[in-house]
Order: sequence, then structure tokens, then C-alpha cells
Amino acid sequence: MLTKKQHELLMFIHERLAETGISPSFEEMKDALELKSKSGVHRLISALEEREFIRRLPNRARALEILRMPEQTGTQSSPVVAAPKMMPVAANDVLDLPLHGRIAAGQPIEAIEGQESLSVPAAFLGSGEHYALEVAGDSMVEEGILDGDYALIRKADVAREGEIVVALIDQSEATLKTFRREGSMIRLDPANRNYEPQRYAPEQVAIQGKLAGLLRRY
Amino acid sequence: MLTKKQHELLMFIHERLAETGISPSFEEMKDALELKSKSGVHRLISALEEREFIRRLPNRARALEILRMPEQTGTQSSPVVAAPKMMPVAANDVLDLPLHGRIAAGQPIEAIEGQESLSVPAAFLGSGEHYALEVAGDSMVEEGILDGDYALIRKADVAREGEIVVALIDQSEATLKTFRREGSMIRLDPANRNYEPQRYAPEQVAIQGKLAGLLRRY
DNA sequence: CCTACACGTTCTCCGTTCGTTCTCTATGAG
DNA sequence: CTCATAGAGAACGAACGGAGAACGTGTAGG
Repeated sequence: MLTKKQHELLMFIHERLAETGISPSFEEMKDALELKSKSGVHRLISALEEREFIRRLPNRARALEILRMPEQTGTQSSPVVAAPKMMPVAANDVLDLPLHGRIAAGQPIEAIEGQESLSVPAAFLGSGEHYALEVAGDSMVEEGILDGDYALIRKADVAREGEIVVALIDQSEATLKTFRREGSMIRLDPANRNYEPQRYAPEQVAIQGKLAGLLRRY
Repeated sequence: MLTKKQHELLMFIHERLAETGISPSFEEMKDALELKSKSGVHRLISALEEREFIRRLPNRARALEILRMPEQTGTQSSPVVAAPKMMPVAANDVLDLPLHGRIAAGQPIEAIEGQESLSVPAAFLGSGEHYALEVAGDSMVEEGILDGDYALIRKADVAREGEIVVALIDQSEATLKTFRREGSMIRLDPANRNYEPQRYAPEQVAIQGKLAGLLRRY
């Protein structure tokens, strides 16, 4: 799927993201690959984007996001049937997302007994690994996320400004909030006037995924 | 399904991908199969592609991707030709709902050219006939229904107090609103302070369905 | 508001790698 | 025999990757 340089660059980005949470600039990638010009980096990035390994916001600085890593990472969780070996999803299929529990403002995710799951058309999600959470509480009502909705979450450990994320605070409480940076701090904004934004040091916050979709039943 | 050479090549690609995450070039495959020309490789690759074992980006270097492996993993159902017989909906299936268009407050449904459709897990809907509409506008934001969401509608011609319905007014304008009665009149309530409830005589209003679900993509 | 700075984007030029296509030949199955 | 599969070899063009420079765009500071 990838050429050596593309692979090398992807690894570098992944490393940086894991370490600092900030994506490298073109300049930094240029140095890391020992190039003397950014144009090559640009082409590599475009190739990775085309192949859906990364995503980015055009004209935004350091706005890279990794969607998946090449092969290896046996992270796939096909819990129901004895997993074969993570085929890339045939585009027209249904995915059974594991329903990990309920998520509320300020409470840990309640584990759901008996591993339920939720079927979603694969075409509805991007690539990457996903899971589902039932939303509890009204902290995101102003974003149209209501109590009882099912949030479809794409696993990720970094987030960009303004994205809605599942964040684990102090390794104990998981919450669904809008992610923002404020200086060196991280701010998690609810979408409900009755609740206050919360500020944390980066070490306190672990991103567990980003909101990728929403299902509601009436 | 595969000839010996095709199988051999597939195995080689799979191995390389698992080990390095980088797909082999034609040159490398040529060597691995102990050929002296790339043309044979090309034909093998084409055969594998045709049989849907691999996928690739045309004219891109090292852009191979394995879709499945031969035999064992009987999980795959040849996606294209499959399923001529599944009339009764197996509970774990996807339904393709016709996407009839966009619906806004106060405008007729815009027909969508080219009959798109939206896949939804059958389990997610109750019984009955359904279709989908894309929501336009913000008239239902306070119910958590946002611009761009997909509303899943169950066909119906009557509604009960408080249900959210697709209503056709004077045979011309379709709108998504909460259904209420007020004396002998019908009142359609938006969920947005900026808009006013509207009152109609029963003859003016034809119910076209009730809101049964909602999908949103982020 | 304006300016500077940091970054991303695009272009041209060049050499290398890689995929594509064509022609001609060989072999085994039915 | 014919047909499908497979191989050799060569010619060609497209994509890849690198260098260097110029140009845009967002953000922050004065």
C-alpha cells in the first residue's frame, strides 16, 4: 500500500503525535526525512491522504490526523465470531460496533454487561476502528446530542481544536465534550449553558476517540 | 478460484504487507516469483484484482491492498453478485432506504436526482415502510435535529399528539414538525424559538410519515 | 489596523523508479 | 487443434522524490 518514504513519514508523524500531541510542521518533517525541500513532503502527505492513512485541514498549520496505520497493529476487535484476521472492510457491509457503555458528563463509562453491539453500515463511517456509546445526560444538547442517543466513536488518541471527543480525565472519568486548547491547558467545553467548561493539564486528559456519527431512535 | 502462480503471488504480497507494511513493487514481485519480466506479474495482478482478492490504485506505485485471502475465512460474501433471494429481511441486515430529498421548514421536498439511498441496519427500525430525508434548515434544533442530519421516516398517514411528522401542507409544502391538535385545528410546532407554530385545518394537512430515527455524520 | 512570522502551497527542473503495453514464444488441458 | 496460462524482452510514459524559490494564508504582536 505504501512506498518506503510514505511509510517512513507516516511513522514519524505517528511518533510525534503520540509523544507531543502536536503534529509536526512541514519543516520538521522535511528535517526528519533528511530532505532539503518541503515539496517532497507535500507530495508524500498528499499520497498518504489519498490512501486514507491521514486526514488534514487544508491551509491549517499542523493539522494532521492519523486515520490508521499500515497492516500490523492487530487492534481489530471482532468480538462475536472468532476473528479471522482483519480484512479491510468491504465497502458495502455492516459493522457490528461494540457498545462499550454509557457516557455522561463527569462519570466514568459504565461498563455494560453482556457485550452488546450496534450494527452500522460500514459506508457510514470512515476508516479506522470504531465503537459505540450510549449518551447519558444533557451536557451536549446544544450540539444536538441528546440523552439516549448512540454516539459512534472513532478511536483516536489526539484531537484537533473544536472536535467532539471522548476524554478520560485523571484515568477515571470519561466524558463527551468539545476539545479545545487554552494556552498550555486543555479545555473541555460542554454544549449546555448550565455547565461550565473545564480546564485540565494535558497529562490529566487522555483522548479515547472522536465523535464520528450519531444514531437516534424515536 | 486461483491458479498456482496467482496464489503464490497473493501469499507473497500478504507476507510483505504483514512484515513491512509496504507493498512490493512489480520488480520485487518479479524476483520473488523468479520471473525475468514484469509482464507476467502484471497479468497475475490483474487476475487477482478481477477476482477481488486485491485492490489497487491504478498508476500508483506500491499501492496494493489485500481484500481477502483464499478459502479458509469463509466470512466473505462476494459482495457484487450476492443475494438474489433474501426477500424476508433477516434481522441482522441492512436496508437501503430511498433518499427522497431534502426537507426544510416551509419548502417542498426537493427531489434528489439519481435516486440515492442510505443504508441502515434493519434492526434499527421498527416494522413498516421507511424512507430517508436530509434535513435542511434549523427549525428543529431544539429537538436535536440539525441541518444535514438524515431523518428516517416511517410511512404513516396519521399521527399522535407530540410526534414528529413529515407533513404536507396544501399539497405543496412538506415540513418536519411536531404534531399537535388545538381544538379542531392542527398545529405544527417547530423546535426553534425563532419560528412560530403554524395552525391549519385538518384538510390542509396530509401526514406523510413519522420520524423513526436520525443519523448524523461528523 | 497593519506588520511580521510561521507555515502550507505551488511551480519548475531533473533524475530515478515503477507500471503499462506490445510482440513473440512455450506449455498443458480439453 | 484451440484456449488459457505463463514467460521473455523491450519501449514508453507516468509517478515518485529531491532541490530551490516564490507565493498565500492564518495568527499574534504592536
